[in-house]
Amino acid sequence: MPAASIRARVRAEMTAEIKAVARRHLETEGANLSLRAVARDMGMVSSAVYRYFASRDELLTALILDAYNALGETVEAADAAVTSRGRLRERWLAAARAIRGWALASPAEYALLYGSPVPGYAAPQDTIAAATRTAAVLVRILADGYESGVLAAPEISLRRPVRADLALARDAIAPGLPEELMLAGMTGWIQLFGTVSFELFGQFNNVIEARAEFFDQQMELMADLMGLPGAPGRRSRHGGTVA
Amino acid sequence: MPAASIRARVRAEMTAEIKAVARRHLETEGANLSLRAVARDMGMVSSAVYRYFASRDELLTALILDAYNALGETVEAADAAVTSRGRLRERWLAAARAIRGWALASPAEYALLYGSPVPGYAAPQDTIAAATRTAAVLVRILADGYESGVLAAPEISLRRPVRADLALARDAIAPGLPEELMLAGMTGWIQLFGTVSFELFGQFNNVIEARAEFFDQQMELMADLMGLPGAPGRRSRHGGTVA
DNA sequence: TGTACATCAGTGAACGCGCGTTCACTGATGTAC
DNA sequence: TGTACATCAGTGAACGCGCGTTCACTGATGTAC
Repeated sequence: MPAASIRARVRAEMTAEIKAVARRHLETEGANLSLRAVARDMGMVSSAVYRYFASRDELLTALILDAYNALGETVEAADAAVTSRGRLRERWLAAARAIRGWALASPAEYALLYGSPVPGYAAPQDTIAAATRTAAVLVRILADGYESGVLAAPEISLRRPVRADLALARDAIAPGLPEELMLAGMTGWIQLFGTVSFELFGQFNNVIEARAEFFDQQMELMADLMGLPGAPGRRSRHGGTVA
Repeated sequence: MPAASIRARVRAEMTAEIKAVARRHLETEGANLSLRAVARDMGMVSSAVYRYFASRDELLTALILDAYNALGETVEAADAAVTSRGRLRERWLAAARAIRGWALASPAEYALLYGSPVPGYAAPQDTIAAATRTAAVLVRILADGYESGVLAAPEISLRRPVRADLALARDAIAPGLPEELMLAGMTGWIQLFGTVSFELFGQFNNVIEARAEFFDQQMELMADLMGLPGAPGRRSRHGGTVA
């Protein structure tokens, strides 16, 4: 191995370690991330961190990007693990639980992505692509159902501008999917993250104790709403039929 | 007017002004509220603020309490403004839009209540009661429908621990309401705040532009799900019937 | 293979700033007799 | 009504701390000939 690549590898490792320490700090300090504190924890002087990140914001951006990708990967893996691709409800539940699981395991990173925006910090373009990854998995499930004829567009009367927005979002991920199904997907998407955020941000304190069960219940309800076939013990109430 | 009460009134006015200035600061700084900056803006020395609030956390708590109550009042007023109390769908939509309207008008305060928790800050008991106020309005709408026989409990198979949680939450607000309706209400509640949070926290950037319409669309869908009668132009799909 | 030079990681001191909180104080406002 | 005392709001200085970022530097690692 040439010596040059050793330096490169050490550099990559240091970068990764700085991010790892920063992630640990997020856990206790929220988005008030301190470069000096991170450096202290790594046993370096604060100015040394500037060899790896040009500023505090750049470090934050890297953390956000990593988090989006970590979540995206987790969800993609959870969906892919359902080998019977036609079992849409299972895939939906697997993806939903994977998102909640990741959020519970990495609450600070979740807050970074889905909590209140960090004051004075503007997310650069790069993060937007990474952010789409998770949503794409959910839309793919509906698209698979539609393409195989299992799912039909629900009868919702869409207002024109909403239809236009949905069409644009749809085209990038699953062209051909009816806007009505796209809307149902967004409803599920919002409900999913809404429930996780309420749980993590304290809205369920002293109200909902059986959180995993409550989450599942909500997700089953959304599966019904989206028309995913295979409700446990009763017919789907939106007329989805198994092929 | 006795002189003593002048002092008391001035004190109340000063307290209110400190909070008003602090609210303005939240707008730009997020939850990183600085006592010194507030004092500076008021033209006083920072230590003077301690005559009114014992600590930064106490000021934050006061702001949170005020925000919960402002939101609660807004929603209560919006619901009360629907004079035909039997028009449940209208009441639901009025309440939902009032919440979104308040959130858009006071994004920083909204973030304080429903965003990521402030690091190192623990909400005291007092805030919990105020937090219930808004949810109570939503539950009341369902309870009115149930008591007048317009709404029936949907056929959802509730898992036991979820039923227990719902029953407990229900007893404080609307005893007698079936847990199944309570669940539907929570679904709507989560969807409502989930949609508002996504809008305010940037998740709709470059995705949904027609935000008011999209919100309405989601809320209509939730009205359907809860079984509120009176869908515009089509029959409610959950079998709710107009009395 | 060995040497001369260039690149890079990390140091230590400094700049200029902001923060929450305490404390002894001054002077105005309110209360009791 | 007038005076003596108590309460209270606001001041100014200080304590002890933390922050992001810059800069000239040392010494180790890598590259070219």
